[in-house]
Amino acid sequence: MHTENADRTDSARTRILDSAERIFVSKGFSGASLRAITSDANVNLAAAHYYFESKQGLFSAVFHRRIEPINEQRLTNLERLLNATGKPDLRQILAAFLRPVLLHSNQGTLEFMAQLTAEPEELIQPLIARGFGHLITRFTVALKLVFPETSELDLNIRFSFVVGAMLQTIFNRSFFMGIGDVSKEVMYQKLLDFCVAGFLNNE
Amino acid sequence: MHTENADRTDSARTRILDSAERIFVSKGFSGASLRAITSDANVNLAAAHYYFESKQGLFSAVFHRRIEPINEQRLTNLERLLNATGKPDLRQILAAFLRPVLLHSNQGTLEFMAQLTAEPEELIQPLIARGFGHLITRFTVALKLVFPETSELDLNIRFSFVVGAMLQTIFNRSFFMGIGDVSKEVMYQKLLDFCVAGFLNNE
DNA sequence: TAATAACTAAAACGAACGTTTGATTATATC
DNA sequence: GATATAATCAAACGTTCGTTTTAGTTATTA
Repeated sequence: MHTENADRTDSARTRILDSAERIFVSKGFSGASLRAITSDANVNLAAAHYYFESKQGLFSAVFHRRIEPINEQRLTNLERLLNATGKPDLRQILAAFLRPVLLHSNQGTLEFMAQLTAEPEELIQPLIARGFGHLITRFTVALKLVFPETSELDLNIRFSFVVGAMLQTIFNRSFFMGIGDVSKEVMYQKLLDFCVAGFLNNE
Repeated sequence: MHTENADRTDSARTRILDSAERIFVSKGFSGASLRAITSDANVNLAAAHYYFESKQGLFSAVFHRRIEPINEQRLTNLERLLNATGKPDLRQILAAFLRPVLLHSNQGTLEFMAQLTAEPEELIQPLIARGFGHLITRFTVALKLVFPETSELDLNIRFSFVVGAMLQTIFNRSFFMGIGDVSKEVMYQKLLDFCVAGFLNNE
């Protein structure tokens, strides 16, 4: 059974998820083969289908394992913020959004999030809608409290810049060779400074 | 020969490039098949190898056709700027970088640039190094003129935020459904405002 | 007109892909 | 210990992939 005797099963299942995550990140969905994944995980090729039914199902499982805890953390941060203070602070809101990713996520999660944005629309669209829709709505509402006179469209646009700068920080690929030996904390602070200042620009 | 009788050849070559660009964008390098590309371009499968030798060669050709004109434009903008004024303005520098992409590029170019960042490292690294290395160096030097007291590392980090926000603007995928019917000019202005303010943050 | 280059067409190559099947081993329950 | 179920395995399915080959057609040049 699946709930009992969890040791061997879960370790095989988990190994598949771990390998899939790493190979999806480095090769993309199309470029990652189930043979490479299962071979890396030291399980039989058929095990991938046994546990996840299909390659898409495996990708979806990798997605939810990583994204859901982060977004729950983000929402928890935001709730605490809104309950504690009357009018929330912009920096605190952006920190609630950025902190779980930049400071409390392991490297695999970060790279997977960045890779996500590059997958074909038909693959990620349903995942994004399910995994991020509620989150974006809640943060937009919170931002509206800080900028009551600013249109929601405007807030969404600026928020998308924040997301872009965050993803670039996560990605940190070939463009900028110079960056690399900077600590997570420093990058987080610089990103937060940049986004807060950018968000406030012409208020 | 290749230089003469250019009509039929160039149109076939160009049609392959056009189809390849669109399919690379929507499916990624691995997900795009030469059969889908050549079929879409109404040429024989072998024509792709005849003109570009390999799938990688085709991808490289698509890359250079789109990226080089943009980066030449960026450098021209920057040169004009540095020759005209003594101490350049931050907004002007960032505009020199962002304007060719946001305002003077067609949709295909934008989507291809965004897709680029998501391809496997081994595929794009040599292309990026050849196509962007010089550009980044020149802009970093220019930024150093504006912020002589700021470390190059710091400037590179903030510049990477700019690139991230720009790419997110180009991408504009599933995250933010609300954005979409905003004109290029408006998005460009908002992005520039955001980046200038973010860049200045704690100076 | 003959020769050469540019290009197209169709077929096939071996390799790799996602997926399925059927048998086998391990584990738990009675 | 027998039985049922979960887990794993090797092997094969049909399909698609990038690439090559071979033959044929069209256009240019001499």
